[in-house]
Amino acid sequence: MSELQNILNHAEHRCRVHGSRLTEKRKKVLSGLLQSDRALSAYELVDYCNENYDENFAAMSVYRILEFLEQEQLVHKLKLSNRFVACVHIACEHPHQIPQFVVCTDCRKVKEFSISRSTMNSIKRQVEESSFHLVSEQIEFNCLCDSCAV
Amino acid sequence: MSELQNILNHAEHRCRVHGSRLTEKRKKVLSGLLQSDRALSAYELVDYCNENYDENFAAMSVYRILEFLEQEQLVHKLKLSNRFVACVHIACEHPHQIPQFVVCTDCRKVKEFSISRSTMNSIKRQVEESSFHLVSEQIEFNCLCDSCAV
DNA sequence: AAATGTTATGTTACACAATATCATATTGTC
DNA sequence: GACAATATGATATTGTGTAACATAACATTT
Repeated sequence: MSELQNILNHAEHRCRVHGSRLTEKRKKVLSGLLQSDRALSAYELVDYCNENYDENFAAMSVYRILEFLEQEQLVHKLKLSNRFVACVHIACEHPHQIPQFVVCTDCRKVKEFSISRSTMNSIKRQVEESSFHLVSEQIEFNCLCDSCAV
Repeated sequence: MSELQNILNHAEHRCRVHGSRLTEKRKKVLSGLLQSDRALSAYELVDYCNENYDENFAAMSVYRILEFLEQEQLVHKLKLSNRFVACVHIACEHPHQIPQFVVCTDCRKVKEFSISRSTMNSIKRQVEESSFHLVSEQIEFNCLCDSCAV
């Protein structure tokens, strides 16, 4: 079984457990993201689906599907660039963490990673000192990847 | 002299030093931001200017003006929300730092602050460990302000 | 199987964000 | 004043995202 198939199976199982359905269209959108190492915009996914499958994907549908996949934590939305990436932990068993991302502003390559708990706590403390309260620990860093940095 | 006037004078002086000009329109857009404690979108600024000044501000112009003000570091663009805020350091003498922001996702209030050097270094190190290189230290945190947190 | 409620998708229209392009006006320098 | 450089006007176009309503697919009960 291919790695992609394996991940899709995990995803499907997770949805079933939650009482939701990973339909064919949703599966195809998710596949598109899984096969890309870069973050894709909704409209890029529309194009991807229309090119690779003999079906019509309306932009509206893709937006809805992405919203669904996000709720199921199968996909994350990068808020700095309004693009989407598949979660790297779909086939893992361990509980899901709050995602942090490094994003190459040049080639758009994305890596999901985690800032250490202690650094995160320092950040949190300094934010609180400004009389604000952190709502989400998702942080996105504008970076260059190794290849683009040369 | 009003505090606003004082800041505008500093801004004008800074432009002159850079060989650029803080025109009347630019001054008005900047004033709009200086008088708001919330981040404003380009189109909100268009409305603000058209309501408060007896002149016509086209969206196109406001975008160009914002771009200019950003270059002069008089204004920062919040990339998470595509909104703009006046820099808090216009009238300061000390060299300008890379801005970090806490943004209330509810009322859009914004505060410019600075993460400590040591925390920033930790972040930087952890990013490098993922084979990426930080391009910008500007970070925006999704927060709730004290008033909205209740 | 028929009826019903729920979820998923189709379709169209629209609002908002941002940029491209070319024309015109204003300013600074010689 | 003539010229170059900069700033603004005006219009069109592209991209992103959502609202609203219609239809289709599925699940459950009877």
